[in-house]
Amino acid sequence: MRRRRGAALEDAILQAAADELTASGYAGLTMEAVARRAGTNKNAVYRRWPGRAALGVAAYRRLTVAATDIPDTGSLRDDVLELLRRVNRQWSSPLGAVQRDLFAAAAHDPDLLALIREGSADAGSTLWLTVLERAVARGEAPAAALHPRVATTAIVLLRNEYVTRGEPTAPDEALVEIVDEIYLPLIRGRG
Amino acid sequence: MRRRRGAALEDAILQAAADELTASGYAGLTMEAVARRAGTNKNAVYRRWPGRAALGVAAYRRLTVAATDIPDTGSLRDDVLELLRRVNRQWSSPLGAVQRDLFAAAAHDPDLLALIREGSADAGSTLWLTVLERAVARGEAPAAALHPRVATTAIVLLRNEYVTRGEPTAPDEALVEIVDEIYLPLIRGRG
DNA sequence: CGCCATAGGGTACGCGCCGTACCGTAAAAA
DNA sequence: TTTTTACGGTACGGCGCGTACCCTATGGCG
Repeated sequence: MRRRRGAALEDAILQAAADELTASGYAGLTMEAVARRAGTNKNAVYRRWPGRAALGVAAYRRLTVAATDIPDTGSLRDDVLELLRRVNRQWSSPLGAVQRDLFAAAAHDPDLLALIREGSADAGSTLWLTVLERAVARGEAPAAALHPRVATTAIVLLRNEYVTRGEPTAPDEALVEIVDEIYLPLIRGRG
Repeated sequence: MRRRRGAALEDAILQAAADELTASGYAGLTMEAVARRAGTNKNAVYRRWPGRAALGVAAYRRLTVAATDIPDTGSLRDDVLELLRRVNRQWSSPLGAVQRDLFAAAAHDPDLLALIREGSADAGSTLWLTVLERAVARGEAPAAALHPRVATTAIVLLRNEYVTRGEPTAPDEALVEIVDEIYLPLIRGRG
């Protein structure tokens, strides 16, 4: 029988881990289950990843697809809403559950946290700053609004929606409210 | 030998669980460890709490002390900063780590989430709304700012500080920034 | 082409914790 | 005092961890 090695095996393990993640969530991502599903044994897994957290991140990164295009509708409100809706869609998906699990698991694992963040929708503030900059250029927002903490406030509030409500998805009204009651007034207030 | 029963035993178990929490965090809170520490066996523990999550919440509630007095310095900025600093102090303590662990564990346990929230610093928006109302009464803030989502924005942003930075405590500058760059401008923008 | 270091496969181990079950007995209730 | 309740003690099967061992297919190298 053909025995897989190197990259081929690594790929198979990662695929198995990704499958396990989508099927049973992060809780189901056990070294044993992954090895089983990959048709190999824990040995091969442990040779590559020191533990389930590392494997989880690797598998998550395989699942995640970076959507880097920045909306440019000509309206700050629409741009922000579009970004929020995208993130909400992603966080509502099974993938989002996985991501939240990973975040939770990273609470006591700093380098794990770093790994997750650079692959997350709100990775840097650059994306949000870009949207804001365009609004400033259009005269829609004051230049004083160009502040990382200001720019990312909307997404931070959305994240909070997930943390505090236990629901798997945030209603669109919440997104609209965040934009209309918080984000835009905030921008306005910085003039 | 004296055999404890009822409330006495329940108390001993809860104390043991609380000790275990402060000593080893939520990760160390195993049914076996608690039973061991309480000088009893898992039997008595399982009779009272269905699992470690429930026991964790119960033990946490024993540790937490409700500080319900609302600051009233005569200045919205000072009131908000004081509230943030209080919460930051609490979240920075070992108790805060426990709380965050519980929150993370509650991601897939809705009723557990509810239990945690009603004992948390940002339990309801009432506390924050009260502070805002006083500011409105003083003419410091527009009445249009009286919105639950607006009122709690500061604490939500602080929570985010904990989630995204991996550090066990938030620097005071972050708190000041949240207030001066976000919260107050937001209030201002709603006029 | 054949040798051999490398890395995968198979298996087993001790550990810790889970959740449950059973039994004898102390303590409270009747 | 008798009865009922609930605690203490113990054991179980199950699972996942992380490690260690041996055997063997594989691919590179001489």
